[in-house]
Parts: sequence; C-alpha cells; structure tokens
Amino acid sequence: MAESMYRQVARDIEQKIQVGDLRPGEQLPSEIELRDRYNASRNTVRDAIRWLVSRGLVESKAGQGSFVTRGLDPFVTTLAAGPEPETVSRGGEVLALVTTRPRVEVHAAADNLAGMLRLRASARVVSRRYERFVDGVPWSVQTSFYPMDLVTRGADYLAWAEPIKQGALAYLEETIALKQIGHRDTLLVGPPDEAEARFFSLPEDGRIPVITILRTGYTDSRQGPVPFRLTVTVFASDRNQLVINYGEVPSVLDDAVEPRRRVFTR
Amino acid sequence: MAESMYRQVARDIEQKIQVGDLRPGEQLPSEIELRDRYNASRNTVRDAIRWLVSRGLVESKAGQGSFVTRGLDPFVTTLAAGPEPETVSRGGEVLALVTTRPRVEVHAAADNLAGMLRLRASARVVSRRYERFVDGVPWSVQTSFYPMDLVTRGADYLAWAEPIKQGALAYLEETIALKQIGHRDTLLVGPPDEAEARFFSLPEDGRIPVITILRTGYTDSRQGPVPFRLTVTVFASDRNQLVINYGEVPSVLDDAVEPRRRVFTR
DNA sequence: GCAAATTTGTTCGTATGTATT
DNA sequence: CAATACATACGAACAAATTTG
Repeated sequence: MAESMYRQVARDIEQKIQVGDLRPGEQLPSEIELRDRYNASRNTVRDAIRWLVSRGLVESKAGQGSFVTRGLDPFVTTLAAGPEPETVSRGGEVLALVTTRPRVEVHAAADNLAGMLRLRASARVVSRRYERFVDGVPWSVQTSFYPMDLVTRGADYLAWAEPIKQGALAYLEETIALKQIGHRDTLLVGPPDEAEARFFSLPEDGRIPVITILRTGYTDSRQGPVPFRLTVTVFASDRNQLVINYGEVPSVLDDAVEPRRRVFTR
Repeated sequence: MAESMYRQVARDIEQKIQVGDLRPGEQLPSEIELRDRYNASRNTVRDAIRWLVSRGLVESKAGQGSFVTRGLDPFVTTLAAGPEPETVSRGGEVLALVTTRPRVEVHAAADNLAGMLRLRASARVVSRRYERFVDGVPWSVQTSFYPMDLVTRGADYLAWAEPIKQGALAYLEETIALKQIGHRDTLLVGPPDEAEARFFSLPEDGRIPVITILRTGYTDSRQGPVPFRLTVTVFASDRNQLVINYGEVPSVLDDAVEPRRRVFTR
C-alpha cells in the first residue's frame, strides 16, 4: 500500500498550511466536515489532526475547534557571560523582568547534586527558587542550590526567604570572601515535568519541551577550581530564543531580527 | 468524573516505571494483556501507551512490543568559544569526529538569511553542508552560508566541494585578510524537519526536538562589527548535552558526571 | 441564567493490515 | 508458514467544553 490514509489527510492539510490556504490562527473545518471531505471516518481524521498537533502545526481546543498554530513572538534571552543577570528583549525592545519572592528550603542533596557539588551523599543544601515573568508571561524558573556549609560560614541570608538585593554572588564575596572564578553551563532539552508544564501553561502531553540550563559556579582552591553552587534555570522552548555572545558583536537590538522559520535559501 | 481511564492507566504504568517495577529497556505487557488487566478496551490501552510515548517514557515497535525507553548515554558537546571546533565526549572519554565531504551549493538567500548577513534580497550565497558522526552515530549537521562576494574577492575554495583543511575562518584570514572578531550564537529548539528526522533517525512525528544553533560571525569595519557568515548547526536533543564554559573551570572530563534525571533533592 | 447547538474528547467494539519472531 | 504484537481504519455512542441564541 502507498501511505496510510490519516497521513495522506495530514499531508494535505499540512500543505494547505504551507501554501497559505490555511493561515495562522485560522480554524480548520470541523472533524465531521473533514470526515465527509476526505471520505474517511471521524477517527481517521482525528489521527490526522493528532499528527499535526504533535508536529506543532495545529492546536485543538475542546468545544471550539482545531486551529493553525500562530508562532509566538519569541523572547530573546541573552545569557550572562559574567555574574550579571540575563537580559530579555522582544521585537527590538528590552523588557522588564519581574521576579517573585524566593521559596527557600533546606533539603538533603540527591546523588547527582551531591556529585556535582562534590558533597558527601545526602549532605544538606539550601535551595532558592525564583519564578520570573516578563510582560505578564511566565518566562523562567530558576533554582539555586548552595551547600549548607556556606550558611554556617556566615552567609546567613542564603537561608532567608528574601531576595538578595546585590545578588547572591556579590553577597557571598562580601560576607565570606567566596569569589566565583568561572562557571560551566550544561544545556538539556526534554519534556517538562508536571510543575513546569503547570507554570508555563504547556500542554500536559509533553510535546513542547523545556530548555534546562545547569550552571555550575566554581571558586578557587589549592586543587584548582572547585564547584560551590548549582543554578538550574528552566525555559519553555516555545517562547524563547537563547543568545550567547563572544567577542565583539553588535547589540542584539541593533542587529537583524532572528528567524523563526529556519529557511535560508530559495 | 475523576480522570479519564486512559490517563489512569498511563499514570499507573508511569508509576511502575518510576518505582523501578518496569526497568529501562523492559517490555511492557502486550496491549491485549493490559486490556484484560485494566478492564478497558484495547483502544483505551493504546491511548494510554500513546500518552507515554509522547512523554518519551515508552517506545512502541510494530511486531515486537512496547518498551520502557532507555536513556541514551548522552554525548557531551563543548561549544567552542573561539574559532576552534567543538569537542565531544561521552562517559568521560573524548570521541573522534568523522565528517563527510561537504555538499557545496550556490543559492539565492531567503529574506531572513539576507537580513542576518545584511545582503540585498536574494543575493547569492554559498552554502557548505557537513554531516558529522561520532562513534558511528549521526551527531550533527552543519551548514555555513557565505556571501558570494567573498569568493569573488579571492576565497575560491569556499565554492569548491572539498574540505578546507585549516578551517574556513583561517582560510578567509589567509586569503582575503577577513578576520572574525566575535560571534553570536542563537539557540532554537523545535521539531525536526523531514531531512533532519531522516538523518538522525528520529521518529517522524516530531516528538523529539532538535537543537539549532545559529552562529553569526562578525568582522570589523568602520561602522563596527558586521556579519559575514552564518553557520547553522543542528543537534538531536535526545543524545546531546551542550556545554559552555566561562572563565576557569575544570575539564569536563575531570568533573562530576552530569545528570540525566533532573532530580536534585530528596 | 439557561437551553440548544456545535465541537472536540473519551470509550467501546470489530476487522484487517503490517512487522517481527 | 504460523503466531504474536502493534498499526490502521471503520462505526457508534456518550461526555465535556464552549459558543450562541
């Protein structure tokens, strides 16, 4: 046989979208109508739509209909090279960042965290969790983990559920002379967990992945750089582009707009 | 009603996976068996499995069965801060990179490419496309775009379908004294196109996203940095972690293993 | 505010096709 | 070739969400 019917239907609708016959935001014909148009069963039409939904081309809403997805105008997040925070812009405009009061907790470190911070298994750590919004939109969740040892050594505020005005890194340098000499970012992409899907209002089927950045901060020691902090930042991939600059480059705002479509030649 | 039946079944199976009752790589009971066990129809069981597949917890293979996904031991790719290439390691071992002969073509630039390279609409560009393998596994596809102007000015090899031994950036500096003074990486995450799904052997339903890095190279001019090259590198997100280092940090190989599970406390 | 109409979501049953062992 | 497992396809009925009158 040539190709399954639901794939043929999906391909036909996809083509209508590409050609512009169906425009972003436009409603697809109802399942009943498509069933008649393609001489298929409603379930087969639903398989076709499910295919398109899974590819991110279509969204279905109970009671309303199915619609061609409209690409969100993405936030452009420039990752910080130094201790300064990230900056966010959209459409050539810098946007203000709203941060919640942190949720601060003390936990036992899981094995992977203990390994990354070179702590003994289930050593105590302080976690500081911030939710961050831009333009009213949930933008990222950031959680930093510090060994409890740092609090004991005098960095009391780490364990308090208040923002640290000057930033945690500056605070650690002031109070216990702990200076970050470098950091490593590790970038992972995968489906959101339940809490992340809730916070970002992502569909709970996990088809829109999140980008997780693990930033390990290092300080100096006789044995060379040793880790003292892990910061986990999570972004929804459907509304964010991450930018990393090296050397001399123009401002993101001055530069040409980055593409949403990844089409470069014709 | 509480929760739909297929979700209850999915949740139950998911929990068996989390608890370790079903281990990575292990085969799930057949759909018929699950149908009897949960007193549901086969279609409902299939909906549950579809849910788990879409979340990346389970894989189904026609004629064989459904299996708990085994996390691929990920490649750790350290992005180059300078002109040097990326390095790849896995399990604390540096791996060799095998690169195909480039596919070299001349195109008219699409609008977004012309905008990024500040060319007039549909100016001609040379594209150089490399497929790169590590350990026999398709690892990334890299395509660089150069204004045709650079060839005209003497960088003839850019338009030849042969690897440039010293690297394109060194070659451009040698032949036409074009020096890169900085670059910007823009990172996008989304479903693969058909060619990418084929190259990486990704399921064609687009549930495993690819990571696309657009690297714009800048050179000096009287008006400040101007772009002269765009490199597009695509990675499959299911087998890659990207690492970016700043300042003084230990070697990736010396450092603790990065987590696949994103669980940090207990 | 409620009822009807519309649309997608869930669930069942059944039959047949295709891939693998 | 036969057995097993998943994939595709059809039909039917009711539930839930949303819009409209």
